[in-house]
Amino acid sequence: MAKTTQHIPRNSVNDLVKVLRERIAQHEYQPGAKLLENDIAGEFNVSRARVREAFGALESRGLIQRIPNRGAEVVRLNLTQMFAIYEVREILEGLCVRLAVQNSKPESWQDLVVQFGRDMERHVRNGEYEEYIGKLELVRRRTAEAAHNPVLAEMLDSINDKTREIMRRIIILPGRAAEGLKQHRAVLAAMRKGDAALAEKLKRRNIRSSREFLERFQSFVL
Amino acid sequence: MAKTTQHIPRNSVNDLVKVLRERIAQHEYQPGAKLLENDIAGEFNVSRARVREAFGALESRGLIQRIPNRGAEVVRLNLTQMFAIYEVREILEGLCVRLAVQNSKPESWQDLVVQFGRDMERHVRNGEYEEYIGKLELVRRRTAEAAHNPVLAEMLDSINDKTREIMRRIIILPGRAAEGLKQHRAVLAAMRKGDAALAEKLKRRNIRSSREFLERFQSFVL
DNA sequence: GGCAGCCGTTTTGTCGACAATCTTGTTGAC
DNA sequence: GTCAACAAGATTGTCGACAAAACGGCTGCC
Repeated sequence: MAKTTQHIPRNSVNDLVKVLRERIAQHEYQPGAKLLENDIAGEFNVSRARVREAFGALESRGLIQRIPNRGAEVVRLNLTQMFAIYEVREILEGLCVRLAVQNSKPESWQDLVVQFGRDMERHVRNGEYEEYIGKLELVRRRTAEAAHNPVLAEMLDSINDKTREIMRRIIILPGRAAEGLKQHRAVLAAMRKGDAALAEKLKRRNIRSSREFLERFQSFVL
Repeated sequence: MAKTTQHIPRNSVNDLVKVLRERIAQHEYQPGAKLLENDIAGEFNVSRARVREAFGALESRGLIQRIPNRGAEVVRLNLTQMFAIYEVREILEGLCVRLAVQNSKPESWQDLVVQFGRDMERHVRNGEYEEYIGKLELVRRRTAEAAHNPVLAEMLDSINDKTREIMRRIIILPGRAAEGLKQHRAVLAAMRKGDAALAEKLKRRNIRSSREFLERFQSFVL
């Protein structure tokens, strides 16, 4: 009877949340920036009530911080907090890869293996990072889908919102893209073989490696 | 200058969220129950605007589901979704225990080892589950604190909100409390020895075991 | 009896207004 | 010149009102 159409709420507040999330994630609103209810309400031609409701969601997602009577500002992450995220990220991404392998046929990763072939090497060598970042995003999506675990996907999304821009800056670090590409190829190879445990191990190693670059070049990234 | 007093926002909306969270977590509002803005606003003597803002937070926490023009209801989890949570829970709790051990002295767990001694065995044998559940909650808090990772703590809290009541029902299942106690003692013993890797392994085994009970007795629990 | 359509009621969506609080700029005393 | 007190403006907190949509019961038709 109750048709379980999992309608994504087409609430206008949800749209608002989506846009603001995106802006915060890509540092269009910089960390520490103050978010004025009036400005946002004006820009989107909505009342402050809707903006405030959106802020409620943003706050509980950990993207903004609100202080009573003093407004909302984009959360600013220091190195310690970033490391805390990486600790969690490592195991979550590992789990995600493992589940993805367990839940799908090895052949299904073939196209990704190909896309991370010689062409990608050339792109990275030439510093054409947008291509690389785009493919990484694709792998991320495909893996999360295949893992077939909405709770995990949601958590990874949340982490992604907070680290996306930082990741971009890490990728540009000297030597990082080349090393990262090697690691991603290794992970994909394991996935292609259907070796879930190995893929998980390699993925975790990949995240740890990324973390080390962050640690080493923190002053350039944060 | 900017004293970084991390004031927990004393916003009344946040209080509202806390109360509603708690009610949902302990099934005072049953899964699937409809949440009327007017009723809640009336009960707390606040306007609907504040209730709506709280709903925004609750929704992005995954505790309620809102459908445009049709209101909000408490999320109802089926077995599949519960398993998805358990997959994540297993690795997160494992990580939490590992970090807790790594970040603190082995002696610091002594009091918990004691509290899970003979007395607790007797309690469980006599079906005095409240004592047991209370101690489990204590271990949970202490471990999360010691892990020293706010991101992880937040995720575990979120999971806890969604599974607390189910956990209670699992504990009451025939044989579960006794088996669970044995497992918790093993985990604590490893923590007391300072063996982080072992503690993590045992904790994960513990969660898997709990999951199996859920699977076996799903009709009684869900 | 069953069902489609209508209508009043309930509930949600949205908004603007007002009060409380904070911020900023100015004045004036020392 | 420095600092405190004050005042004006800006920003957030809260509320009630109105519009739009969904719900529920009733009527009347077949």
